[in-house]
Amino acid sequence: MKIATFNINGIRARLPALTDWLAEAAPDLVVLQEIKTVDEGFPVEHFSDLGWNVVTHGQKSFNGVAILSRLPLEDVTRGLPGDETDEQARYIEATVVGQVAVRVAGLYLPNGNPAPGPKYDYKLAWMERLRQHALTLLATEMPVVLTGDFNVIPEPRDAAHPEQWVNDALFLPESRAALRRIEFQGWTDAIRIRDPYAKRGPFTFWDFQAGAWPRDNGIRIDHMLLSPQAADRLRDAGVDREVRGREKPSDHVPVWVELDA
DNA sequence: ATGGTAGCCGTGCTA
Repeated sequence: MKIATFNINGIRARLPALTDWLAEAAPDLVVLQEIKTVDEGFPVEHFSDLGWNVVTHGQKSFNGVAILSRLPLEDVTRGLPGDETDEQARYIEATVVGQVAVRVAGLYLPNGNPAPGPKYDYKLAWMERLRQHALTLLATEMPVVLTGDFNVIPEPRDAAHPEQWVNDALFLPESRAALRRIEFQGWTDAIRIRDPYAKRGPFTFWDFQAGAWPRDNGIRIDHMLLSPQAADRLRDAGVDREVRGREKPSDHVPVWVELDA
């Protein structure tokens, strides 16, 4: 089973680019971030006509997550537990049953800039809620894929120019420690372990500004965390870097894993 | 130090 994550930065603006990538990459399931629309604005029919099951958790203008799946999605839950007052649409979870049942969690972690400030406080509080919920996911002892735009650069080698990020919410020590705290629960970073001694990257995001893509000034912030039961089934993982160079691209590119599941 | 780009029921905000 091929499972992917793709921050598409606006579903309507990205419809051609996403449709093309789906056809050639042929994932079984993809979690989307930054759909930037309410549920009613998501072009469900476009995708159902192409054979996708669609579940969304949208919000007007900002944020919003969704899952497209070839197989039916079961037990769909929307929103990250732990704060009933949180109105930002950043989390969705569902089960897909192939050879075995796999729980897939799609997330769009808060950016947190500027830091310090209320947005950074929200990011860290959200990460603490994620840490708590990740424990309950591990306790199911299912294969779980916890994936999406984490908005955290794990290490200096995950940025082309780490010195440019030292005061940024994506790279501050507290952000990195919070991600590490979750990973150390027992999650496997599927892209990192594919090339554990990589000197740089692979990057998953290049800013639209300042010629970041032609200069390859990228960062790795889209991650695939696997529970032990999912990691045991890991066959391959990758980043579809070339998607960034196409017409009307997102600023992120797809990241994927293939599981024996 | 600045400004550069992209998307959105938008002319400012978020990233």
